[in-house]
Amino acid sequence: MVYKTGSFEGMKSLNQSTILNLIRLKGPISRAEIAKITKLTPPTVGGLVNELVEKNLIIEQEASKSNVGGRRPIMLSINSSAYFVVGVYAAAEVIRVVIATLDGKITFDYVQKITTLPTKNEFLAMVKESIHYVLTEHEVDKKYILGLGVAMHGLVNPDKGVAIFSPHLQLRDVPLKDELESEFNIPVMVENDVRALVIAENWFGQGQGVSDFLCLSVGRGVGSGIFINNEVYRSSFNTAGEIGHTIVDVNGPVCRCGNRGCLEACASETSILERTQEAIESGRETVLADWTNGDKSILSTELVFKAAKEGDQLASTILEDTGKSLGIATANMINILKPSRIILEGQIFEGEDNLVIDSLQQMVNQYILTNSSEDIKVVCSKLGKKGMVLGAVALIINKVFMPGGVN
Amino acid sequence: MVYKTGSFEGMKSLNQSTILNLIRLKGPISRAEIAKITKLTPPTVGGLVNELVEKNLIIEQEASKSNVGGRRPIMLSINSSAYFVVGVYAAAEVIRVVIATLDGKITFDYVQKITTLPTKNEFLAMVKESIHYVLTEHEVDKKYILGLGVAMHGLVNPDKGVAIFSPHLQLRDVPLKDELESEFNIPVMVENDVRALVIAENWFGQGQGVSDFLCLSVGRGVGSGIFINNEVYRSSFNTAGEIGHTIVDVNGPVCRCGNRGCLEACASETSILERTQEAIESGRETVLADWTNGDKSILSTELVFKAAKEGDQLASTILEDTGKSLGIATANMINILKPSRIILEGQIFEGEDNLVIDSLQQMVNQYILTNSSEDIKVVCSKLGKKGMVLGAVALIINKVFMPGGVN
DNA sequence: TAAGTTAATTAAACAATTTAAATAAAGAGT
DNA sequence: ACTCTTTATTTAAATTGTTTAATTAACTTA
Repeated sequence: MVYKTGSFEGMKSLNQSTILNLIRLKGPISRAEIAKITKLTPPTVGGLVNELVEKNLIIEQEASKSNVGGRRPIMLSINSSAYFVVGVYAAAEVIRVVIATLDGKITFDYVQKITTLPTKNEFLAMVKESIHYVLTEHEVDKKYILGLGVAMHGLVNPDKGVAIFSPHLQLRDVPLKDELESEFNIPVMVENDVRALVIAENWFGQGQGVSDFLCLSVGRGVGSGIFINNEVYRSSFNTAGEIGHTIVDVNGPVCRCGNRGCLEACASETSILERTQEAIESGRETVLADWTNGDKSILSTELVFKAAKEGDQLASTILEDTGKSLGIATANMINILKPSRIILEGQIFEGEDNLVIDSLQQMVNQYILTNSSEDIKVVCSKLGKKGMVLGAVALIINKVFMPGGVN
Repeated sequence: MVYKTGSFEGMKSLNQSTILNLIRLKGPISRAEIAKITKLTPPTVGGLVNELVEKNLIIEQEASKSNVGGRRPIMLSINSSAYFVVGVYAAAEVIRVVIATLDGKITFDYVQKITTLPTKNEFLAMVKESIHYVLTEHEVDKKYILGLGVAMHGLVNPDKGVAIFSPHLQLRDVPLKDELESEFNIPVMVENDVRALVIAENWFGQGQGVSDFLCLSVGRGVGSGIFINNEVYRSSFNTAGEIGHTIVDVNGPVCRCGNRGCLEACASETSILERTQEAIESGRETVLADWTNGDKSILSTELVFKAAKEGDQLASTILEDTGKSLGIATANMINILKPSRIILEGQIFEGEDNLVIDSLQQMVNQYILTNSSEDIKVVCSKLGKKGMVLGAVALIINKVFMPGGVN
């Protein structure tokens, strides 16, 4: 156990990061205003701000005009484009590398496809190669790169920076942090993809200014990320958020984990496709039978959505059932954690008049126990496909804005 | 939003509380050892320790004998009995007031029964009267009382110290903190009973040294308390932990909240009694029919347990079903939060070879998704009936040991 | 009894804050 | 244009609580 102690350095770091965050959230803002809000004294604020200006992290703007009287304040803002961050998303089929500024704007974007299952070393080589490519193309002096964030699916140990187990790539114990730090000499942080997404939502998405929210991520599987008390919750095992294996129907279908009625078995993209295929094969009437015409490789969730849009009864039922399952699990999670927002992420939540979202929302409304003062909103992520890689970026930015992040 | 800043006072408070906690956890311990562990310098430790000695919060013990050589260290320990804390538990049927020392030892214990539903003012008067009685009987100078903690069932706002809604007493907006502070001139903290229990488990019970654990509390209803990242989680609505209304069986019995299959409808004491009574009335064979002989007021959970012990099939089934429901809900909560411990509290978890616990444990084993390194234990609370009132006590003690708690 | 060790305290230096005062730069009134 | 008032920022000195370095205390061992 580490015992947290206070020192002059710590006190200064804390104050400086508080000021930096205040400028980010309320900027442009003057030194005097910062002093008023933080209750730090003007000389303290002045000194710390001047250091930040010297580091080029903030810029002094033209004095704002015409106050009631008195000297005009010098307005301060974050100098977003002075530094850069590298974000890497290692998914099942692609490696995506981006360069972004401190406000999360992506200035360079590169996607590399993974075609065959790589060995650990092949995978590391691919990642390094992609990053090298991006760094060469973008031409930034390394001293302006504040860090390199990696978002990776599967089980990750962020303290050690190791991808413990990645089911889709079938890799174990990939020491990403060590490998990439020695290769690029830039600070590296590694995190699970859904948890990285949570940080991205908090910085750039639907989780801005929200102290407690959940991300429900549906793809091949179903996962969730937990943001409470203004930070990501991991648990001591780094495995928190396994909503995919909570039970929504004790007598439901068998899941790949062996149990019956897991959410993932009722509501993943995989489950949607399996249930659809099964129905087609059992001869149920549906336009999807004609569309796929016996070739199940054509079947996709998009197609199921399209069928439902055109009034296909089977497709509608499958999507509604999916939404119901997700809704029950989400309601359970809401009742336990009482966050103020749920953010839905994944292809199946895209598009207008979405049957899955509608029945999910309906179940949540029905099953959560609230009193009048509780306002819990279900919304869709707006980060789209860039969510995870923005999470990798946010990982570093988050660190920069924490106490000690700019020393 | 409050912006957290560092100051000299804050730095000192932090170091002093770190030292105080270290003495509590590792004491008897010397100044030199504290300096080594905390990485604070000997003069810093010396100064802060001497202040604590002056305040009588810690005591210097006889120097421990014979080291390898060199001056013998002066051992420091918490002076538990120098100060006192008042704990109040306001339940459905009783008000319990205790006085305890800093190590959680109860030195005076008083229980007042609530016989009729009181009005808000009557309730406040009863509480005040009970506390007055205890303070008079115990004869402690008020300056040695560090605070007064109140654990109350229902919805509580701990920031304002108001009991927003107490279903069993049918009271709303009881301003306990304001009323008791002006009556006794002692700092008052108010908290929900289950969350107070969580703090008690962390200080004196099965949650000692555990950073993430859950308390599952079963009585008339079913509730849970969440301890994560080394603190109680409340959510911004102060209503986190409503496991009682998570769904364990979509087609289950109707709950008082209106939905079907809530845990509380399947597994509270009330539910056990209702299901038993129903079975008796429908003429099922059971010794309970003879024992109660038509008088359902005699029926109790103890009786159901006794029947099961004697081999009664109905009683066994009811208890096992109860355990199964609790197990499914607990497994769901575990999968979401991945705590390292679950603490069971309530009368139905007492006694050896407990059928409820056995089937709960079995369900948890079956349904939680773990990898080899995850060790999640289900244990029973050992605090017994004193759990909640110890929580009220722990509320204050917890504050005393936090930075700024001893200024 | 001297030498070596470890613990605790004292003295001086230092870092970063606060208070108090000074300076800078505007607008308003005359 | 000049002074007065007001507000923002900076400078100077005081203060707090830390750290480093040196000192004193108290014990064990040879």
